[in-house]
Amino acid sequence: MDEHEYLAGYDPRSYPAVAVTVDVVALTIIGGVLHVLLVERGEPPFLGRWALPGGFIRPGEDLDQAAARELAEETGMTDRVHIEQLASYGAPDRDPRMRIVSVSYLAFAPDLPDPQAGSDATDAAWYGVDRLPKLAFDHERILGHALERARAKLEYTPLATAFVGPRFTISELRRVYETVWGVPLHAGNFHRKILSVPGFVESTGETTESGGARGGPRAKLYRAGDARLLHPALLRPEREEEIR
Amino acid sequence: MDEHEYLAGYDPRSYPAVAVTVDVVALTIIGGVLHVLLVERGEPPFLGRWALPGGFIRPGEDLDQAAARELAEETGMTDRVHIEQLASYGAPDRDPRMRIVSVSYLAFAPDLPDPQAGSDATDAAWYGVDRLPKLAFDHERILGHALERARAKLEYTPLATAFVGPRFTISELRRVYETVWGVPLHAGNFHRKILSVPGFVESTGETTESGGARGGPRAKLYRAGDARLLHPALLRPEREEEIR
DNA sequence: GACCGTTATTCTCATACTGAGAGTATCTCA
DNA sequence: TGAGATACTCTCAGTATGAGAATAACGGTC
Repeated sequence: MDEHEYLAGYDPRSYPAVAVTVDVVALTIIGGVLHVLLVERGEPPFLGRWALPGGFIRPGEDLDQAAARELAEETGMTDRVHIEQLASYGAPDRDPRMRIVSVSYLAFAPDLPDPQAGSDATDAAWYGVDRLPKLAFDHERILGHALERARAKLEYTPLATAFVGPRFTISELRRVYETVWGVPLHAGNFHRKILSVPGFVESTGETTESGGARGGPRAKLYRAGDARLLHPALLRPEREEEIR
Repeated sequence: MDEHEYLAGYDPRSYPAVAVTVDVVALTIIGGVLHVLLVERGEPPFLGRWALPGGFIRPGEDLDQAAARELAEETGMTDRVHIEQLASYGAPDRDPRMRIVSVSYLAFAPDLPDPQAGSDATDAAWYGVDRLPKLAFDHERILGHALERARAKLEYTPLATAFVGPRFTISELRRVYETVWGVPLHAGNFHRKILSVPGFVESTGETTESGGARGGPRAKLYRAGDARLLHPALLRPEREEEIR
């Protein structure tokens, strides 16, 4: 049977079913540390192991809808959350039960004082990305890709504002960058840069009620501007090792 | 039935099957125009309509493998081709036959003098991206996303070298940028920039055999360097409209 | 209430990068 | 041989960035 005959006789419905899931990498900043939402699996495989929240897509549901639904089921939040598609994973053996293709999503949420309201019998919790448990499936790889994407998007989009409240100070914004990138930034230069990028933030004319906990003057409050892309971009400090 | 019961009783195998396909957006430059590989559909739906090459993933095959296979089936090329995953599309009604989730891939090939060697009974051809026929399914949307991704990747990766041969001149590289971005570039500044980005190109010490067709001195020949990221990046001219 | 340590915000200065325009040399073609 | 085209190099002004520092407003402590 040559290639042509093979193709002509190929009927996907005659093969073992393929299931499609969405997995959501939801990120937030808690106490100055980047956290990711994980759920404890309540059934095999990987029973008891932590995993990214996700599940099968339902009939009539688009991928984006499925991702938003999964996120809402675990966090109860639908508002103020930015969500976008990341990548798809389809290694034949990534799930021992059957062939599963997973579409991953990346979500950013503002600081959440309350953890979450899981809808499932399983537990859900925010984990600091530096103190992760061993994850189920290939979720460590997915998370790694998600973190790199998040770090990159901070450079050229106003995404950082998704991690803070509706009104914020330049310093709060700077701490978002420092937390996600994991590097300290020059406060003065950061301040100059943020205010010079058109549309990134706009002044509310207000200031904080009081100075910082350890002193310092009251800071001006800003809200997110209307820019969708930052120009010029806010580049991370040199990453010589990643260039080659 | 509340949400919990719904989930507990949910078994994806009891739902109509979902099929997963890969669709490849293969780009090349022919005669100074960006072209995309299309195939003419030989069966319904959209019989006779042009579409992106693609097909169902096979058992035991990873997504990347499936994309590479589909591309090879239509072009016969596997070498010198850069291919990467783009995005996934899963609107419930995007294929009238059944629920199909499609993972799109982006491929870049050097200038191909010969069109392609289709393996299928259907026709395949390179189409200039400005003279496209009406496409099947949601392939116009996928192609649009692919073009935007390709334009963006030229900025911060050495991808442009994938469109030219193993040895090339700075001007050839510039024409790649001009073709994909659709804007003329300042030859002098481009030259300075290319040579100043570490690892983008390296000199072969050779020059072209003769000057350009319409005159001009022989140009020095370069090969791709070892950089994976361009730093500083080569930014497109202002795109004011895209910023907000 | 004076003083100290912190933090917000603004400045300075040297260096780097970019866009525009132009100059020089080399080639092809008529 | 001359005209036009192209490769490659330079100059200059405007803009952006990293580093360091100055100024000033606060909270907390003694």
